[in-house]
Amino acid sequence: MRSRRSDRSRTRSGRSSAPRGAFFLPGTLGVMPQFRPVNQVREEFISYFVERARHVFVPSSPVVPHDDPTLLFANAGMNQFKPLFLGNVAPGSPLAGLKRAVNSQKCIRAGGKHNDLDDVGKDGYHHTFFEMLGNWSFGDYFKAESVEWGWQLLTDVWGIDPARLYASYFEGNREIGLEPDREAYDLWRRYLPAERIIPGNMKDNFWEMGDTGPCGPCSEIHYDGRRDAERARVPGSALVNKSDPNVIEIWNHVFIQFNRTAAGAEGLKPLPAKHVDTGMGLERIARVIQGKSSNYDTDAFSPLFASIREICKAPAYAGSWTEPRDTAYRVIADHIRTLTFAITDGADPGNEGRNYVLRRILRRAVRYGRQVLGVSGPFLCELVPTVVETMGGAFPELNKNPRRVHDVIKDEEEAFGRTLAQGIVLFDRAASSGSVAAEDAFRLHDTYGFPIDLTQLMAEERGLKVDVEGFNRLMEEARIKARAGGKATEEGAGTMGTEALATLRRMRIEPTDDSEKFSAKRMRASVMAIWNGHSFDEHVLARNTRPDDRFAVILDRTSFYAEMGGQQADKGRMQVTRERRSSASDSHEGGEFVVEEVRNIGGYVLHIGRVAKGELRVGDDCELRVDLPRRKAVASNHTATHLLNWALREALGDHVDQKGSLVAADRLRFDFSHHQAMTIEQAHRVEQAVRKLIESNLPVFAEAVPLAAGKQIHGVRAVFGETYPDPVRLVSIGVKADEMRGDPGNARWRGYSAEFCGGTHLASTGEAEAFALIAEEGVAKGVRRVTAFTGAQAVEAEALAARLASRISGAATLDMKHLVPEVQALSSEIDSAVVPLVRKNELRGMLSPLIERTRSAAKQAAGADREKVVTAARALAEHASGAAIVLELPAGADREALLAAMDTVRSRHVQSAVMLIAAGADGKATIVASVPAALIEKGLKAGDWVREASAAVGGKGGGRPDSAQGGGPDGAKVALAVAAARSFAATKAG
RNA sequence: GGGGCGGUAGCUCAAUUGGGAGAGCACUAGCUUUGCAAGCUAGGGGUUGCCGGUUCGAUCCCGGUCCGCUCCA
Repeated sequence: MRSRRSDRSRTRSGRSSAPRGAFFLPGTLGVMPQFRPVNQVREEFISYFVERARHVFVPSSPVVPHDDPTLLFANAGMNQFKPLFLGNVAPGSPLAGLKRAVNSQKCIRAGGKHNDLDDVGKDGYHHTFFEMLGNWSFGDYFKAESVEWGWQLLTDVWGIDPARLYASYFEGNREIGLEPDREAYDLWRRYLPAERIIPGNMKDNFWEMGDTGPCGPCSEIHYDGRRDAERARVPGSALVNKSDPNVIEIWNHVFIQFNRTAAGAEGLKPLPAKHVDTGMGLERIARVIQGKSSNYDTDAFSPLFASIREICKAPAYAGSWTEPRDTAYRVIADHIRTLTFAITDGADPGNEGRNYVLRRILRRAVRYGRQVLGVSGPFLCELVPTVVETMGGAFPELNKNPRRVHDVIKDEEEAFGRTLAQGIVLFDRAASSGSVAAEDAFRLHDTYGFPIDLTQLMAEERGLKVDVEGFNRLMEEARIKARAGGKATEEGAGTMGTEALATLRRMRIEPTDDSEKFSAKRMRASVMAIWNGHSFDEHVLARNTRPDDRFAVILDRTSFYAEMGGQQADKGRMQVTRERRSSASDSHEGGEFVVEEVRNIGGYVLHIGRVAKGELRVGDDCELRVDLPRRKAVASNHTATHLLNWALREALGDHVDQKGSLVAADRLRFDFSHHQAMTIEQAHRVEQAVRKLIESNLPVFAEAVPLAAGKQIHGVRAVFGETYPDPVRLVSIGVKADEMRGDPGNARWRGYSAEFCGGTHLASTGEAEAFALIAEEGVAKGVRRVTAFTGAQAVEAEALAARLASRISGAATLDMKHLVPEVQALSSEIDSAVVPLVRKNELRGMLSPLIERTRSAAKQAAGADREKVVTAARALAEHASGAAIVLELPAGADREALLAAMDTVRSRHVQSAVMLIAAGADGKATIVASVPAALIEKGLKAGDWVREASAAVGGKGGGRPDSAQGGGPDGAKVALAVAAARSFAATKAG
């Protein structure tokens, strides 16, 4: 073992870019001869496999898996290599041809199947964010090498005491016909005595990705970190996999040697290409190497603890498991790492999916800071620089825009502060009764996002109890209700699972040659397979299918463009030109297939659609005809999307990044990061900029360039988190890729649109003809969406705006009687009109003085009418007398006028009950009544009175005893209402 | 994807069997006043998010839709 020393020091000194830990914590257990900072451990792991065993270093994939919707966050090292295990790597992919790989993968385990969120802080080893060191073999080396290298790295390079190591192997399982993994056992016997090699069951030592797919036995290395005295007393083998905090698994080696196609023994087939997938938690191995009893005692966390102490002005971290303050330290340190990495990789705290998980993590950290450490304002955001400083060496992406990460976190902390304030109001109300009811606690949780323990803590402070049992019951009910609304999974000809892909490969069908997809030319191709959504057919006949039956046709080659990167697929037709017959008597009707959708799955291009005429057989030759006008429209919108992307950054700033894109034949939609709504001036500038580029009729170039060289070009646009093939296709407008590559750093290139893009484009911008920005809206916090048109649609949108504008000009000359309906009509037409955003704003500007004119005229007229009615009422009131006064006012008076008149009459006859009745302008009768307290006591209630009178005009009414209103559709009968009211009043108030 | 809550004056929010849309702050004018969140009086400011329905009558009830918050998947 000593003899390896020279190797070890060479390895270390050979790569010294990673920062060395400045924080030396004295060891507590099994002290190692030298201190290895966590950055060095990572570094040594990678260089060991690169230098000793010719592994390729593949940088960690983003912790936010943009291209895998089944995954909330990257949660294991093998995530990005999944296509290699499943065997569906696209030919141009950067993974193609990879045999051995090594890296340290950024992982988040929160919110998904693996959810460690609630455990973080309570012990020394749970994290929401951690790094997974891993080495992989893809059909290359297998168990022997994996075990040997693992052992050497741990004992020789890192000097871990071999006497403290244990290994486990798979014990086998009769029921599903699996033998014990003797091979692994024998390999371990070369290093370990038999008593330290432990058999394990399906749960611990057999790994499966899912119900079907690649799987195999695994072998774990465990470390016994107990003190010598304890080790002497109880052998470590008794504690492996028994949750002892000091006897822990450190490295799992998975040997993928089977493929499961169905449950049981028959469903298990040996794989032709066997793989190795290993994983070792960096924080955990650092703890072992540094001789600590908790991951939080390593230098992965100590710099964060120092910053927390400073920023929160709290007493220092003391490593206790009972002191709440130390739990808070651990939670905050863990969560800020998660947040910094997740936001850096393109996720934002929000209200759904993975974004919502981030919001919860952030709030949990804020809560510990506020409640336990006593911080009042935003503080989490201030910890971002520490994460960047300590980890930016290993993960350069952290240095890209730490300011943005800080701002996003700060925003969210402040927003939580506001929700908290609203919830506290509700809590105070709920608590005033002396205890907190289950309903209130649930409402705080459900509506204001108050975690139950926060409610409990607040209640405790006032000596109140919370009905937690009832709360849990309500939570369960809500959960059941939410689950009830599940959705069916997509199935059919449009999708193809792993098994179907495997079948295609077994049938020796090559991935489709799509090299003509950009030309869209008419060409011939042979039918290789027909997929009906469940199985493969040899042939399909139009008359045997229903109109909504869809099939996916796989050809040897194609000129159809499959849906990709937001660009919709081609449509078109394929016509059978040479029929395949099995014999001379076999008849083939010929046929035509309508292509409605095209998808690329694992390199196979699926032409999805229906058989329009005749039949289609495997082996037929077809002529492919792409719908060219449609393709032209899509290309026009795609090229315009690039111009728009460029113009947005010009007009709004460098923070503009593509967040999503839809390129269809009839419109384009573009989502981008931007924190406020665009102003109308900005929208105008963007629209003008794009139009100018179209007028300039610039040539559009598309060339393949090496990925690394392409990235060097100043101002080149790439979608965040997307993985690009190498070489990558560079679409540039107005300048050739070659020219930019000659001088990549030149700031001049910023003046041109250049994007990595695999889509179809125009030959020159002028073919887009026109451009119109139609709409702008928010889709999520910090993300805006614009919709735009090109070509004839853009022209038509402008024309519609012009027609509306001239109608507004015309309306200005109308008299009030005609103006009112015209303004009303224009107003709603403009709202729903599909016209350029800028024009819509102008139209509203033009219309608003007219709206103002009609409104003030109406107000004035109403005022004058009311005045007239009040005057008439005053005159009638002069001559009225008695306990109950019922007056009929001039026709045309509305409710407002009658109420104003009521004030006048009542001021004259304070002691009397008053009812006013009038026929309105719309032909309906309106009635209001007011009764003083003295008469209510005598039995004259305003509500009853009005009801009686309203009945006479065919209506109803009601209100309070002192004041009521009513009316009816029959305005011609107001005289009857007056009579009815008088006689009713007479019986009550005589 | 499903559930809960909310959207009222520039801002913060009221308004119960469905019956005349309000307060505080801010704004404008006048008066008063040697200052620190000045005081008094008067005034302006509203399509109660939007569309539809029920009703004599809707901020309120019902349906739809948009936006915000929130919980669950």
